[in-house]
Amino acid sequence: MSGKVFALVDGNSFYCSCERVFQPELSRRPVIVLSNNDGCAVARTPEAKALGIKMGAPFFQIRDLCKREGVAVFSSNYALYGDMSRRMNDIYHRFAPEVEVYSIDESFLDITGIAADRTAYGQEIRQTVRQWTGIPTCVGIGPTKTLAKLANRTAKNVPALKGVCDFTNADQREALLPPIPVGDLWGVGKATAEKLKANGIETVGQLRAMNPRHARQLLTVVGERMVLELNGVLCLDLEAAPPTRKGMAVTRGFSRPITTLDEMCEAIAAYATRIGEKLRQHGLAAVHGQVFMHSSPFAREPWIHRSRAFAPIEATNDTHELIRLATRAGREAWKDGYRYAKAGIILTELVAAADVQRGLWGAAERDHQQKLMTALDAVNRRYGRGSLVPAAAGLKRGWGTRFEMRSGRFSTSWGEMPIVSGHDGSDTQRPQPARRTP
DNA sequence: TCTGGGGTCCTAGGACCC
DNA sequence: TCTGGGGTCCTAGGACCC
Repeated sequence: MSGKVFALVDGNSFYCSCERVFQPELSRRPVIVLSNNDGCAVARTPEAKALGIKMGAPFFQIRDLCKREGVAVFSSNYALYGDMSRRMNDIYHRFAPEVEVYSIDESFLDITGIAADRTAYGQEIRQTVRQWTGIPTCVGIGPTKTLAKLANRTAKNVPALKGVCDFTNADQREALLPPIPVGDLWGVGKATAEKLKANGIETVGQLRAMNPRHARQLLTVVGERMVLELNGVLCLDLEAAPPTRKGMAVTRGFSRPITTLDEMCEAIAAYATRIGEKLRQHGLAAVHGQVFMHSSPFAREPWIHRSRAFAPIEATNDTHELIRLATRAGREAWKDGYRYAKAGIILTELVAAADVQRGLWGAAERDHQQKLMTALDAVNRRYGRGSLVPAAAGLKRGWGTRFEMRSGRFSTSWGEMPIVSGHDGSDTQRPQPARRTP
């Protein structure tokens, strides 16, 4: 065994739970949250799963079912989910010295040597998070991340565990782990599961017993690491400090097809604006990127996918420069006569903005632009993203992403905060759904 | 009519170099 | 008869994750 102890805490049906926190009357109703553009279901409560709503189900296919069964349907509200996630992580830091934020609803805690009774400690974490944020969670504990992940999944699936499963406990581990289907393991997707099945391996117990060298031959180092981690050998350590990122992207489907170059340029400029914000937020600058656009892979119409690379003379995070480069690449990539369903900007090489190699000329101009960007970001932080946008990014945005069922930004916007009156909260008023003022 | 977005890691293969 | 070998870097594509 590794000598370390990790706990993986994750929010149950996280996006749905966030909605329920602010609308408690939803607690007994099935709830789902949709992806961008209200495209498909990406979060479902157990009640919604029981109705047969699958992960990734296109909304237009389940719309009738939702209506019939009284499912509460929401567009994604990232302002809300991101804020709830931050609150949960603040709490985790009270329980562990090192926390790795793995995703918006999952964090690994290093709880090595902290508690003698780990199950009780896990329960304490759950109760605190529940009480302080309203979000229900499950906790999985193990000597490696892979085992903690598996324990977390088991905590979810075995009600008798009451939300905490400890795979550092040999009795619990040997009773519950071996029969788990190998496809449920972290890192085993469809292709790997089929490969393993062809080799006679269908359960986690069988995979754990595999010779690591054999696993490497079959599944590269990734498979070898899985086998070792299942046996308590640490291969993936906690990463408390997020590593510098390698790439960045803003890609989005349109709410209706785009057929004119003007609109395409508007969309690309809007995405360039957003990626500029993201770059500055992370203190990064782009060295190399590309623009792409394609038609719908679902529609029965001619398929087209076009892309063009771009590179600034020196690394940049300036919105106007990014718009100039990206729209130029977009014009080069554009081909008339198609119905484009999606476009995006992908930056493949980033550097720290502070390290950018400066050219000899144009220092005054750069300085001016930098001040302008700082002011732009300040305004948008103060008044909400999109309050101040470059004209090129468009104001009408007929192609803009749909969020027709979005709840309020209850926890991050004064204007949308829920108002409670009375003694028992029974007449809690809800504000109007978020609406962007032009 | 309507099917998400944003990441990571790994490998193979080609180009290039000495 | 007989035409090296090993290293690095880059890119594309596959697989996986939430």
